[in-house]
Amino acid sequence: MPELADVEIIRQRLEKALGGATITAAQSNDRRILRPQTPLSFTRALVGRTVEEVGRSGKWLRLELDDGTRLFSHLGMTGWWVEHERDDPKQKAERARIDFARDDGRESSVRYVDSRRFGRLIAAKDEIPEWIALGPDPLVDGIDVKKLAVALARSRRAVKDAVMDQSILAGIGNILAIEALWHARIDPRSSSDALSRADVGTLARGLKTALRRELKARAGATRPDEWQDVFSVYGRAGAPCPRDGSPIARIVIGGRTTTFCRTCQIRRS
DNA sequence: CTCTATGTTTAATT
DNA sequence: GAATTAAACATAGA
Repeated sequence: MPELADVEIIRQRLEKALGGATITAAQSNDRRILRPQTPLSFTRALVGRTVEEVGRSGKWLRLELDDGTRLFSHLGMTGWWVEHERDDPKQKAERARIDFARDDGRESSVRYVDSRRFGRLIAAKDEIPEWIALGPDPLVDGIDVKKLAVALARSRRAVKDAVMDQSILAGIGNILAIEALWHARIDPRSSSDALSRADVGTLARGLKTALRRELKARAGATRPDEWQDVFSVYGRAGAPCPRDGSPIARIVIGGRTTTFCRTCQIRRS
């Protein structure tokens, strides 16, 4: 589920659930998700701490604790944080749990569920390299068209590949990139450095439009799969383009499935 | 059985 | 070196 909008929704929920709460227990036995930590160091870093802030940059979540410890969470492909009662049984594909108490004494917990286990959970005192390497976040920092143009001009990769580069813009995933390029009427295979300044402006607007739609669609979702009819071209290979009716094409760019309209999305070069 | 999947990292190749 | 491309990771669902 993790596109930028999903991670932001989860951030908001975690903030509400955990902000100001004290961690009473923290457990995970999944060394793949915890790497390079051990289950014991994970527990020791968190128990007794109070959550001061839940932040996000791109697809990374960052919980800031009262002793300066930070818990970084990446959801990978199938990760999801779910609120539960403290005594609720272990969920299917539950990989970690954090139990907490509030001032009023009420206790509950959040569970990290991740079937494919591509996600990460890292408790550290310092920022991690993955977080530091992130470019500006479209929601936190906005999109600076000038800076984006400079970054895109530096590469001859396909523009879709470039906008998904987390150091250029943090949080743009396959779906957002596909949808934004459709909105902008730009062929995803276009060379990144072939876009005009106007193209970059249009692309930035396309990203905002796609992001806005995604946020709206996800706001009410409670499960990882509540999202279908909100996309214009993603997952719609062979279906008519909503703009001109041509069949949506399906190709592979950078190893990722890409759908686009061959007639209204124009190739720059 | 085969194919696909919202993401990222690493190995191999050009 | 840089830049691309393919493979790998692990699991579920169609």
